[in-house]
Amino acid sequence: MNQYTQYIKGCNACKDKADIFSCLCQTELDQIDEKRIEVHFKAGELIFKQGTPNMHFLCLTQGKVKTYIEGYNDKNLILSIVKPVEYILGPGIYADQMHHFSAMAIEDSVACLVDLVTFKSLIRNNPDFAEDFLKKVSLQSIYNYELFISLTQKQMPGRIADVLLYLKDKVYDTNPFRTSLSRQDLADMSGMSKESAIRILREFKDEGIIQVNGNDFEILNVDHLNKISQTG
Amino acid sequence: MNQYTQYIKGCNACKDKADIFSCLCQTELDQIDEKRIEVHFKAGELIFKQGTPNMHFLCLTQGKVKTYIEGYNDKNLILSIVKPVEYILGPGIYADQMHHFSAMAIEDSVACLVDLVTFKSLIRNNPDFAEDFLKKVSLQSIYNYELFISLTQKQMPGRIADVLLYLKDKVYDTNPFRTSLSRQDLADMSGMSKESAIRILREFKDEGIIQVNGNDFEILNVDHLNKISQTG
DNA sequence: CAAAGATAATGACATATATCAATATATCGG
DNA sequence: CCGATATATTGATATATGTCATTATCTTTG
Repeated sequence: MNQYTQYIKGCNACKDKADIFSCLCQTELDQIDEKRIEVHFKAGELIFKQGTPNMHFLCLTQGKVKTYIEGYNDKNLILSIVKPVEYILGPGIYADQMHHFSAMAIEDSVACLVDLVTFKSLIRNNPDFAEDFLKKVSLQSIYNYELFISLTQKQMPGRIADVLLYLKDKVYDTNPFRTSLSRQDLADMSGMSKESAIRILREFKDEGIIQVNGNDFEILNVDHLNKISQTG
Repeated sequence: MNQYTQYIKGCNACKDKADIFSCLCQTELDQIDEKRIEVHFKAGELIFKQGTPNMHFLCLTQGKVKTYIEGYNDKNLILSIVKPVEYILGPGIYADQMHHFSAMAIEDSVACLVDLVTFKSLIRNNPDFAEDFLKKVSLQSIYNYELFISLTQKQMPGRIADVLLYLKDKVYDTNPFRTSLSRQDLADMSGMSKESAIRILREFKDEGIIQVNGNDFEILNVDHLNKISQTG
């Protein structure tokens, strides 16, 4: 689907591709459609920054986006890689109206922005949508708990294994996959220095668990990688 | 307030002490009141366990509870210390109906259990309550992000500082405070071994930042502790 | 009150991981 | 196509943190 058809069909195009709008009726979709602003981001461009006011909810329709917390000493922690069609909204919406993490396009991306007044009124008036939203938030929360365990209780090989399995299963959905994430990004996903990330990748390569060539990855032994993830 | 008045007044007693029920009308409160089961837990008793079905929402009316993820090698990560009147409910409610963390009383505690059908119907029928709940969930989520940064980007002194400040500001609300948490618990809150936690506490004591005597803590130099928290 | 068990504290040591410095490789603008 | 710049890789070294063993202290209970 090219940009033109995307423009023509608006939210209905996304409704077909995503579950997040499935419980909205046509009137409600039209309501969003009317308000939405479509924005194109180039790879590497910041979409929103931690600490700035959060005035819109954002729906990613093309490309890929990393969300990350900016910590101390210029170190980031990547929370998730978002792919279309999925919305990106932080906890600030119902708390302090601020962004608590940053979002950056890692590929050329297209996102739709809708003001929060519209979003919140949908939540208030459509209990099914509210429940669906709560489900999304909950799944995100469950994933965060897994991330907690991975980051705090596993050693580096286990954490890199988790990142590779996440990319295979949740982001690219294919086994040989090419990523636009840098080694620094992989390090920021696993809470270690980029040098350490590189070293572990090399070890996995030497042991025949994965094949790496620049940004092309192939997991040769999924079972072994799962075991490394399990044993920490 | 003793147990007897607690029993007599039911949910209305809690309404006065907690913000979480403030947007429920009397009919709705009565609805909960009718369904609720009051349970007493002794210190050290498990309230619910990670991996078991999540069939109720739980409201803590007396005592203190730790929620924690059970990770690998019998290592736990404490997520929060809950005090009354606050509910304890996990993301499983709107996802897979399972508990994703465990809850244990760290003091003698009293909790009310209400089936999720009742809870969910309140969320569906009262948008104010839904928004309030979303706000609670959001604040929890924001705290989790801070926890991520503390646990993954700070060294041990910074993490122990965060734990001490958390106990002072969020749990006990007093400066000299006595805790029922063991050293192992403090270690599980800061993602380190209990030996390391003990060592850092001793360093803080030697430097005159805190006074420790068994389970009695006093933060003598809050500014310094804040600085340690900041610099990692 | 004494014995037993749990919890806390301390020291010696092993090791996982970060840091720093040097080199290699890829990427991009002219 | 080439120099410039960013990214990736590798090795040597420093350091933060965990593990293990030992002793001390507190708590419980008969």
